[in-house]
Amino acid sequence: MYGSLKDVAARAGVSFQTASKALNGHPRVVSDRTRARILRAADELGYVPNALARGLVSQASGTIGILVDDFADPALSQFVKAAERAAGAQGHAALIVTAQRGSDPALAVRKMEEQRVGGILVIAPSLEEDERLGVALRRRLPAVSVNHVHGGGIPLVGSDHAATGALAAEHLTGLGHRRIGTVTGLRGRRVVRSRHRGFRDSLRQTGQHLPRRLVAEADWTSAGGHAATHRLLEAEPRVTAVFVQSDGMALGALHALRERGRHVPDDCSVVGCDDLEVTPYLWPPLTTVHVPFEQTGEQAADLLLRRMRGETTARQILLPTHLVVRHSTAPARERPVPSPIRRDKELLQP
Amino acid sequence: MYGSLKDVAARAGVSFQTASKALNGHPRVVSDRTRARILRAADELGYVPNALARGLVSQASGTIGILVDDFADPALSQFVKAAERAAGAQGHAALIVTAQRGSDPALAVRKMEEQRVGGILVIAPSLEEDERLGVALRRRLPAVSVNHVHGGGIPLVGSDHAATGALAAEHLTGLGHRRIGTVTGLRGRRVVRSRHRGFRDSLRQTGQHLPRRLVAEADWTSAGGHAATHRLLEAEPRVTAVFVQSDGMALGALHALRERGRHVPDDCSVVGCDDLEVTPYLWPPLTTVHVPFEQTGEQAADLLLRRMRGETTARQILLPTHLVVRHSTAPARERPVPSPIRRDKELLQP
DNA sequence: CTGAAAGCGCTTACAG
DNA sequence: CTGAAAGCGCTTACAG
Repeated sequence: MYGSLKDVAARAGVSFQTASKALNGHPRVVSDRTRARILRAADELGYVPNALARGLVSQASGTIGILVDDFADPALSQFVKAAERAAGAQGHAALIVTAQRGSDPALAVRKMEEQRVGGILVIAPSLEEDERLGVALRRRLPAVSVNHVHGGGIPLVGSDHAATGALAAEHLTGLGHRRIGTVTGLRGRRVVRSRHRGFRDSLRQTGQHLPRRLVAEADWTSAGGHAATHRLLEAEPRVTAVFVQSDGMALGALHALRERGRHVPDDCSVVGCDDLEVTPYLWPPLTTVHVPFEQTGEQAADLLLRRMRGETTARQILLPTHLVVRHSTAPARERPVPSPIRRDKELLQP
Repeated sequence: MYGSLKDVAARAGVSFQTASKALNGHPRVVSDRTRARILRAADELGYVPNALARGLVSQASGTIGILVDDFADPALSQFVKAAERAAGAQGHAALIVTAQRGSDPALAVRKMEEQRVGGILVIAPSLEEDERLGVALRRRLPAVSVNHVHGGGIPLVGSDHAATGALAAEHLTGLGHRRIGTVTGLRGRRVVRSRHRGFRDSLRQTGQHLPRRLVAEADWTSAGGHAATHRLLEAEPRVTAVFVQSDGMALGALHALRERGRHVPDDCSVVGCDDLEVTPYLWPPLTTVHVPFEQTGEQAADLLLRRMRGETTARQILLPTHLVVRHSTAPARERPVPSPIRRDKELLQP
């Protein structure tokens, strides 16, 4: 179907080994005339070298593996996109395997090993605590992760989550807020705990304690953020500000606040996290902490490639985040009497 | 690093060919005792078969290629996710290559061919009119696409875009709207033209003509939808409803309507397209046409795998879409006097 | 049931 | 500068 080096060589009237050298551009090793003939033959034949055969002898497949848990997630898909591009720029194709929910992630690693990827990039926050994955990842190949990996030992490229949480807290306390709630992701996740720790510790520095009833857990979806915000306001209607750990959840939070008749930012400020493309177009435009997803994905791929070349590298790279102030935050106004809950229907149907 | 069949065979005291047979589970071909010994040896050695070597002899790499233009796009990432899963379920890994903006997509195809993927799945609407891609795709490998491919000849799995547009139009005219605008994607795209055609033709059936000033083009982003909606309302302030071709752009449209002091749905109805996870949590919850992205990705992968097996298959599969009515649409109320534009600041700053 | 041969398409020393 | 040998790790007939 593709023809082989032998076909090219035959057409050019040389041995297939010479054809190999000419095609691989070894500089002074084939005469210009012969090389030209070989190149032409390859072209006429539509020759496509076989990376499997090349990989077999050179012991390098020219691919990296990317292990993802869910790349329909807007943040993760940005990681993957940037990583694939960075790898491609260095001549590596990306073999992407998703770890199926409920199945052993070591199987995904194994699949990549069979394909002889040169290294593995992990983009799978939901598998942070999975011991099988940690063990499989430490076994043979160079690996780099954008999230924690069970048991450690895998270089990490990420952003400073604690600083991120602190940024949100400082902004809100700076605006005079003293009763601040938060909607977190699943507490099992490191990102979640780190962002929360930064947030909580920063509040503490201004003398604020964060009681349990001001913390609501959600699952990173808009639906989850919506439900959690309702729970939060149920438990403490007097909150004047909410820090939501992702913009997707924040979208649900804004929705819940509206359902409760709370005007943002007048009656309640909201700070998100991530800064997606849509974030400036939420209503009101959301103040959020910008997370450099693309840069992270790119640097993670670069780090992996360097490790594959045997270079010694940093064991951790933390990229800075920064606050983007838009219109969902405003100075605190004490508002002791919470409005009653208005139902969807009443609000929406004319 | 991985050990080879020879290592396993040596440890089990058999020839490597016998080890191969045992490991590949050929049923009656190796005695149970020998097989058990071989399996144990492989296990103890941590043997991982080399898919490159296997692929070289069996002429099948066990991978499919997925050519994507942008999988940070929420719709496309759902396609990819579902396709990867479907392929994985049938024992195929996914080699994902993104066509870099501005570079020849035939290079991406070539890269996949070098890796000897068994077939190519195309998820790249921005390359619909790229002749180089069409030519490259028709050259050798089985291919399936979720969007049009230049020059035709590639089986398509998609949804009925014209019906999608019609669904939106019928809903809006059924509510009594007679001055309906639309925000489309880039007019070069087939999806865009098909959705538009269905929309326009359906309007026509109720005697409505769609003048040029009621059509605004955008680039599929929230930012684009936002700007296009402003242009639309500038050109014709009396519109009572807008059909937006994607939920991402609709988010921007809702924003623009708010900036103009238009209440949705009382002063203007909005219908979106796609039905993403966040869509029910927009404000107001967006009426939209549900597009079966995951199902499309899955069926596309299945179709490709069947073609790779040499089966004759349908040349086109169009999955149905359906309207999901939420709260952004309401019966038309004539409102001849448009409100003045209010600026961000006035609306948002207390 | 087991083994030895041939060959998949390459690259990399090694001769000439 | 060009060619012939060896070998990467497998699978698939073919013998025994």
